[in-house]
Amino acid sequence: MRSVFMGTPEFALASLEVVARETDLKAVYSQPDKPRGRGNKVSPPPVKERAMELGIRVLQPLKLRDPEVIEELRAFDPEVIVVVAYAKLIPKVILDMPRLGCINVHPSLLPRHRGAIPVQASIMAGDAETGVWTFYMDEGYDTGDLILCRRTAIGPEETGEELAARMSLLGAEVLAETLAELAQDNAPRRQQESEGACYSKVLKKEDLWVDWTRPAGEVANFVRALAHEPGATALMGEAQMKLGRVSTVSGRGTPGSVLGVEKGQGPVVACGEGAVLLRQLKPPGKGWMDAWAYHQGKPFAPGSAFSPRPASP
RNA sequence: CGCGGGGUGGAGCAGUCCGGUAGCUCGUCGGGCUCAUAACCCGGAGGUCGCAGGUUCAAAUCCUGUCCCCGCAA
Repeated sequence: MRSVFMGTPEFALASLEVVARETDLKAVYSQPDKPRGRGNKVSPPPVKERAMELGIRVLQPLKLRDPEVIEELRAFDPEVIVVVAYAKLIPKVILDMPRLGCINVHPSLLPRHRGAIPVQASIMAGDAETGVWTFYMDEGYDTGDLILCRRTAIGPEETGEELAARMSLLGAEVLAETLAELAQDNAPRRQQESEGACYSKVLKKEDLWVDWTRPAGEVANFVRALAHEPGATALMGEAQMKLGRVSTVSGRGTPGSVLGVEKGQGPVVACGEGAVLLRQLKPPGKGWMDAWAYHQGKPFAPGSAFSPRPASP
């Protein structure tokens, strides 16, 4: 089965390997190298790096719509195109190209959490269960006909990063099954309902601020969904810090205020309802550290508090 | 050459501007108090202050170079 893979971030690596192993992978499409990180160094996306290690041809067109790009793709004559977190819209002309269709791996229980950040959205919503679907891409946003699904429970304190890592592997498994079924022309196809659908949008920087006036449970879900990347942000005086691991605890006070410091753990911060225990944080210019360790060097002063909202950074 | 922060006993920090016996909190080890304790008291171990040069009677501190880590912006 001739195939083409499209993907960009780390999340897509496990799937890339499945496609490379199970099919006749002709080419890999990934986003162009971009200057990023410290010093503005240009670095390739993870999928490109892995594809090159596997000895597969990599293309990084700026726009899939360009006629030359489309002709180039057509020349590979793919029977299936697998798309995992490619981060670009696939034009209809490409969707119609492969005989078996364009297959996407989506880490949520569709139609729930369609959109850009399904993994984080699931945790933020407080879902106890999530899963991965493969589906036939259509012109809508994650609205295509469903193929196969695998479910998994979300741990009570599992972070977005941890869940994403698991979902990446689970997705690769479902993809392997899906490809096997497709090869035998045996894959299920079920229309995706739109009832119960919800979408998640890419988070902007201002969306990362912790809202201490929310109930403790919501605050905790928000923080762990975003841990450790990109990280929920909270402002303590001048210091803008990222929050890592948190637990909900009992307590009451002005939202954002530090009620006390648990020995060996970290500060207890009041929320709109209840409180959360901060166990891990990232001060400006530093890496992740235990909140208790931070407290040794820069003690949480009695009466100190996190700003209720993005004051004026 | 995008902007900025930082590398000081096991952990987190102060000290650097204005050179002069290395300090704080925690941990750790030993002892004491206690029915008991992660609490309290007493005592101890542990650091060539990232690395290499330079200035100086004297460098964590000033100068030069170098390696590594991190935040922002993209």
